[in-house]
Amino acid sequence: MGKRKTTPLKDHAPDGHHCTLELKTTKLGMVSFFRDLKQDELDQIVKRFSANHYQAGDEIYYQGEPARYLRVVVEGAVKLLEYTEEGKDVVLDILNPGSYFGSLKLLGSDVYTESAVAQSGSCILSIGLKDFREILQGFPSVGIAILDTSAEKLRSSQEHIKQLTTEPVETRIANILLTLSEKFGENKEEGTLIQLPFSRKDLADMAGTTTESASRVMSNFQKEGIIDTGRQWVEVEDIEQLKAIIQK
Amino acid sequence: MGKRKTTPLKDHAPDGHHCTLELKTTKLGMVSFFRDLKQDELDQIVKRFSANHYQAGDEIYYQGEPARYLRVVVEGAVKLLEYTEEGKDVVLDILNPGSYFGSLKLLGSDVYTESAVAQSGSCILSIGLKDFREILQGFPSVGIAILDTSAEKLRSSQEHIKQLTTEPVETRIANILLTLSEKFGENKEEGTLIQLPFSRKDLADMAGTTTESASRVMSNFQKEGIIDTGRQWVEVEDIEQLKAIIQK
DNA sequence: CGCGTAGTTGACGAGAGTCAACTATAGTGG
DNA sequence: CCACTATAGTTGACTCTCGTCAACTACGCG
Repeated sequence: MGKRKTTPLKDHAPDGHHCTLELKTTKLGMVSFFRDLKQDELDQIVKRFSANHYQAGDEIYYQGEPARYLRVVVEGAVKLLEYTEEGKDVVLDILNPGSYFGSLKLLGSDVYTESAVAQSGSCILSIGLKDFREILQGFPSVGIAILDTSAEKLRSSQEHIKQLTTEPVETRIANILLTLSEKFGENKEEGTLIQLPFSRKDLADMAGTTTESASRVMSNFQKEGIIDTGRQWVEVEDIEQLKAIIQK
Repeated sequence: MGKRKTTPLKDHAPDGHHCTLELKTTKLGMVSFFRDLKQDELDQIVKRFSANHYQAGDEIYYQGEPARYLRVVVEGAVKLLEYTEEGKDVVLDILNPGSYFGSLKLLGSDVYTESAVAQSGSCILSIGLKDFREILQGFPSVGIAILDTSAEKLRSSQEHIKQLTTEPVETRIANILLTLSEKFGENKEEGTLIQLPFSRKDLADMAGTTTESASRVMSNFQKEGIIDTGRQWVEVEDIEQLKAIIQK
């Protein structure tokens, strides 16, 4: 156990032909607010989206830019974060395929209040807000579904607030590991590999702490056999123990 | 300066006849997502809401209850909070007239994830989710407007996260005082009185700190002439200095 | 194989939480 | 109207978690 230190992560091939039309359609159908549509309606909608590829680390948009698109993750992972004046980054979320991001401000104009960065090689669909508005008018059920989804986002954001004010660093990190392993986990013999390149700094920015503190917590987790970890990767080996830390 | 220690707050009369039909209509029209409607459309919608009065401290709903209503503050103030297992309360927001709260989960069933308490004597309108759904179908513009509003809520929730992870207690409290004085401020000769009964504990639960720390910060602010304060009330006397603390 | 960056570890200190004693205010009931 | 009490708020002393600074190690890429 824990002898291997080399990265077990797959390279998400970011080549241009990976994000096919079929993949686009399948994934859009997975987005919660398109779930109820019929196949031909979905096809109609897919056509209005355009696909883009990003390599790990690419900026998809930057806070302060005029917000003109709504986007959907088809493949890969997208990190939403705010850069503060003092150079402290705050990671708000890491999105998995099927999640939407960008702007929902259909009225008036707006700027992005956070930045979006591809965390791994990613395929992203985007749609202009005007077009999206037309979809909303054509398919009212989409509007109701999206309200639902955005209520869910608010919920998880509030959960985040609660954790920051009530839980110590160790618990917050345990929570993040659990969430990430659910979102990006890949079952291996020895445990659940989080199929996502992410550093101690990413983890720290998610937990609202420093790389050093994150590192200390991770070292302890490894000593206790809860995880195995190396450069930019983590494998959860004992989920029950993680949950126990969260509960206590 | 600061000789007076008795409460300067008005009693929000919570008598049953205070929240008139006119008031209801006016205030509903102020809710951002009904703003674009014509008068007769608004009248039609107002009829579907029912009004309730609450005294300061009354629970409007409790986390875990089945969520069946969408509500709007017509008068007074509503505190949204989560009670944690360890007895630490987390205040998510304090709403002023014109704000909505409750559930937007139109699909499937849901339970409230936070609790709502009247912070002062309040008049609240509620509508069943089924009825609201019908309104959405009848007036598509409402759906688009509400998407906008909920995006705004998400935004302010993310700002909250950012503050918790990057700002010290003093700055967070300064921010809260500034926000509250904008939402509930009443101009007086000596400054802006926050027309809202709220304790050190409320403030602490908003800032994610303890009553003792909140008290210390408030004492310093008073010494520096930034505020005047007493039991359950605060008056901001030097907004510029508050802003300076937030910036630095 | 070696350089650059990610990650680790230790020593130290500061901000904020805890515990406890105390003071001041508002609302009460005589 | 005043005294009494319950509760809000204050303040001090102490502690502890976590952030800071710094030196070091190790992995991965060219």
